[in-house]
Amino acid sequence: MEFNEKQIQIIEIAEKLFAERGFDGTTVRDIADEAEINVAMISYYFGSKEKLMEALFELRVGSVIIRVESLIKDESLSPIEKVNMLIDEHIDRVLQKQCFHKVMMGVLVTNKNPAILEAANSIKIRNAAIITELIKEGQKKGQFKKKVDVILMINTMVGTVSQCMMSQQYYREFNKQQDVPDDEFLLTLKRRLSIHIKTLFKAILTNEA
Amino acid sequence: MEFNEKQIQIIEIAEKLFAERGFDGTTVRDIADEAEINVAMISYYFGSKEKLMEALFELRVGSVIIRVESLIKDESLSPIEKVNMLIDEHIDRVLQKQCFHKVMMGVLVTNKNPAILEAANSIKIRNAAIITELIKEGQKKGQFKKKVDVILMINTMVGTVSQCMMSQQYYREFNKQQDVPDDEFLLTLKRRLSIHIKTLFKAILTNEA
DNA sequence: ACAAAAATTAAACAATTGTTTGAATTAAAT
DNA sequence: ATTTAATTCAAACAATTGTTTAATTTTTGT
Repeated sequence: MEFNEKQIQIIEIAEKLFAERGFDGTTVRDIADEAEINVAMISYYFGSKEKLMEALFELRVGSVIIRVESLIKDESLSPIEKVNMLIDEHIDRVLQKQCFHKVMMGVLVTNKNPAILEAANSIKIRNAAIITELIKEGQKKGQFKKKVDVILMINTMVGTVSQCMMSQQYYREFNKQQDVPDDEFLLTLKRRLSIHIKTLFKAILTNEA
Repeated sequence: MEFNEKQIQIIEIAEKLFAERGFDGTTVRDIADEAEINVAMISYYFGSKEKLMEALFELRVGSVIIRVESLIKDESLSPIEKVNMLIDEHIDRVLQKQCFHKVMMGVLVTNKNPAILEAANSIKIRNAAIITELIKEGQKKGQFKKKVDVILMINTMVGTVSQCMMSQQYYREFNKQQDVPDDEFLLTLKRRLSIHIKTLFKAILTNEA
């Protein structure tokens, strides 16, 4: 489905509120007030609150896949370089769309709407498949260890990034960076997170004594 | 506060439902039905749905701290041994009380009730303080690297375990362990998680070329 | 300028929400 | 056995929920 400006505006405000208060904690009137529209417009444009949630996923999920697909096929990159790029890709994706990922976390714990749960899970499965492929490639080339638990690795990447996103205020205070501007702090966080996870992955993947 | 049997039964059923459906997604009638009590009993025993949630945290949070405190002071253990024990401690705690940790995750994303948010955060901060202490000890003894981002480390531990808990069904299918009994699979998961995170921590903490 | 379509609105809808009531039942105390 | 307190219950409560209605305004196409 294609969304017009007004619809996207509503979706993005709903996204923000769903992230802050959860799906059930957000009323259609909350959304209408924040978006400065009439309550009926939500049913008018989306059919229902539930369908509005589905529209949010439709809007956000589409853009994910393409960039990653082409990455794998690139022959000029070594397996570890690809893995590293995938890590940065993931960090960027989550930290650029923090609200959406909070919403997605909420969906993954409270498994209510099967259609949305399916959408959220498909992202996860695709991720797993891609990384698995990548690691096999590295193993064939003798650059990676033979025994690697891919799922645990992915869980570490996803979990670490999620955890950092959720507790970034705390991280900021701990590092005494309250005075630096938001976007600058975000860059610092990304950079450190990137190095951190790459170090972890290297330790798991690479052959050493 | 002290809870009697009936209260604990209600709390634990509420815990399960809050974990599955979220706080706002669970009605007091859902809880009453599942617990086979009258709806009014919830107000009677706890005052309100909100207070029931607070009671859940009161019941669960209390037991956490003591065991860890004594661990740090133990002179017979090396820093890395202590860190490893802390990792196992955390894995056990989360996987033994999965529902509660799902509830806590929900609280941490949708920051509504300040009292509960405070309770959840205090656990995190205490954790951070303890591990920081431990690492400083290891650094003094020359066993750990000088530059270590403790918060990122903790986020990796907490995030990885949370992620594993949330997606354990998927992990089970991926490893074709659907036929093994629940508790046996849980043991396998714990063991692998333990090794996994310890490996990660070792890579971050230990000095190498 | 006019007619058709789309967008917007206030009001109403029935259903569900958390909570309270006041009577009935059970348990404990004297 | 009688009184008192604690527990349980069905029913009612007002407030809030998502959704629909029907009228009105705005936009679009001709």
